Amino acid sequence: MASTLKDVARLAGVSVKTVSNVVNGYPHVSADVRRRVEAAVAELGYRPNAFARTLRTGRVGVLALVLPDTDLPYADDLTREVVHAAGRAGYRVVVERGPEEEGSNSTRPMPVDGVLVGAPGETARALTAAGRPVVLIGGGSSDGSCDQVSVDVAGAAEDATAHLLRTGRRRIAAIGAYPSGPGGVPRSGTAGYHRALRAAGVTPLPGHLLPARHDRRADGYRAGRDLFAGPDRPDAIFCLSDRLAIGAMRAAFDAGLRVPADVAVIGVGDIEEGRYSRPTLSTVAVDTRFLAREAVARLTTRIGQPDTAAAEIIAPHTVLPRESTEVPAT
Amino acid sequence: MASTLKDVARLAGVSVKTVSNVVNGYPHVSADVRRRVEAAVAELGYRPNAFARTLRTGRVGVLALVLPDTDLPYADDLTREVVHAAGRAGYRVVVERGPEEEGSNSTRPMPVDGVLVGAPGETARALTAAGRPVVLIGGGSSDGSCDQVSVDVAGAAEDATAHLLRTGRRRIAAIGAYPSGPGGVPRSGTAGYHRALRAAGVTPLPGHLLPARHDRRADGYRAGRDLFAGPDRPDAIFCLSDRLAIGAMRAAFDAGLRVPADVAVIGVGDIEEGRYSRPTLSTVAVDTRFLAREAVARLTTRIGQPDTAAAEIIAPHTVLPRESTEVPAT
DNA sequence: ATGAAAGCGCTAACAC
DNA sequence: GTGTTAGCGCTTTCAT
Repeated sequence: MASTLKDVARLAGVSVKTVSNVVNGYPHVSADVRRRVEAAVAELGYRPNAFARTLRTGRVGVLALVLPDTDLPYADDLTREVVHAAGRAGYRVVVERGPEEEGSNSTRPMPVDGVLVGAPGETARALTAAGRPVVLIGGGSSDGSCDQVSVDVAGAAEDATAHLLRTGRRRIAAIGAYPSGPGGVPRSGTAGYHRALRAAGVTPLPGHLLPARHDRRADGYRAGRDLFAGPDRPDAIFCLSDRLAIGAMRAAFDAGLRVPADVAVIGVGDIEEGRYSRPTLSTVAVDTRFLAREAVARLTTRIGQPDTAAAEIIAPHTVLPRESTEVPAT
Repeated sequence: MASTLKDVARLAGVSVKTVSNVVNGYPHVSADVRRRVEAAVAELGYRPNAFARTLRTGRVGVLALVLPDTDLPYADDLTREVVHAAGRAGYRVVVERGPEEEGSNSTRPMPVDGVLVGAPGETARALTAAGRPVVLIGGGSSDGSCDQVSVDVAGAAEDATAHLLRTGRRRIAAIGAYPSGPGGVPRSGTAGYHRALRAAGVTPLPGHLLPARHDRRADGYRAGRDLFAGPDRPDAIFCLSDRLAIGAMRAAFDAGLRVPADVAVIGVGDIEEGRYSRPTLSTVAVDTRFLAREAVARLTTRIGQPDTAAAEIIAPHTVLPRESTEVPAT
């Protein structure tokens, strides 16, 4: 069917090794031979067999990006940037999503050269177990043992909350703020929210800290509805993701409230949707490109040199004020 | 490093072949041997090497899904469903997006068992060229030669336009309607739009058919802005995708218009965003699950039996009226 | 029912 | 510079 190194070698009248050398850009090949080989390659439409190569070298050319189905507001951006950054380094990316989609994934973890762990859990553990180099990306659970490129979630939450305070809000609720995360780890988002309130001398009201199971508009909607139906109606809501915020805004409208006049809303992630929503959504933008590039760089380095010292890098974030947190005209 | 068949064989005191048989569920193995082998497998944590197997069998266990960067309103849904359907059939999916992202993708097309072509173009051609089984999914360019599971784009456009007509609109513009598609093929969406207008005895106004380069909110915004700035302001807009529609709606607001009072808007795709936008977005929902399941079924069949007769299947769609096309209160 | 041995296409030693 | 050769881990005749 497909032609092999041997076919090319025969056609070019050289040995297999020489063809291999040419294909892999090995320098010590005479110009003449190189041309002959390249001609043969072109004529036969030869393409190297990735599997044979991998079998031989043990290198796969693939990185895994493990992402949660939930709780990562900037997941799509991050994926795009990781794929891009990995591509530039000669790697393909397989994205393993969420907690165990039944089927082939769990049955046979795809062989990879390294793993970017954006979410702890079974999938990550399975891939990691094989002894592959790992870089923690985005998430919070810092073992300190391996490379980590993280978002300062607490800082982002603090800045968002501070922004709300600065625009004169005081009854500030939070959505998506687990008391503790999936792994029992306290969600740093909550910490930042509290820190900002404390710094401003504001006491959070009971029932103003609402969990959200997933990063979905519907979850934000539910939480918002409960908030507006409750006794202490907030005048602002900090949402741990833009999608939650979109849901919360709709809950506000359905409750007959105006945004931002009656209640201000801010999210995290800077998804494009928020630039087109009504009102446009204030948010905390995370530098996903930075995240992706650094993480891929660390990982590829570690694949080459497994004994590199572990580093911890923090990606920058920025508050982006838009209509949803504007100070109402007096 | 990782243990191999040979290791297992030695530990179990049998031959390599026997272990292979057990691992692959070959029936003719005595119960006693089977148990011994399974114990050894468990003890060594043996996992078959996918590359060696592929090298030997020529089967990869991977399907490619080629998607355009543009013009596919339901791409995300479709991807999810395809991954799911493929997983149930024992296949992994690599998603190849858009026209040539430079880098590894184009350099070395990933080896796959079959290709789902959602977008014609270089990527698709490269994968197809290798002689792999192909199923056309969603798109319109029917060669008639290979399996095809399509969306009746023309029908969807016609139904959407008819819906607008039914709510009393007459000056109906369309966004995303190329005069001809990327491959020079006439876009059937335009055909459906015209068909509906003609059936209602309405003549489309010049300048009411706007192209959109990509399926992006920004493209919808631009087109909408041009439309509202032009001489013949439409009282309704049919958009070939929900994202375009979202952009068009914002253009309307920025132009000081109300939706649906001044202008009605309908999209295609039923993305979740449209259920939370203000106003909620009317749309044509495509049964992506159906699309995905049928396409994967056809493809896996064809991988097993290359000589199956080509079939053409049409996925159903439904108009979902929401606020953006409501009849204004008189 | 099980074993022995021959490769799948490629790369890496090692010769020349 | 270039050719020879020995496997990488697995499946698959062909024996037994």
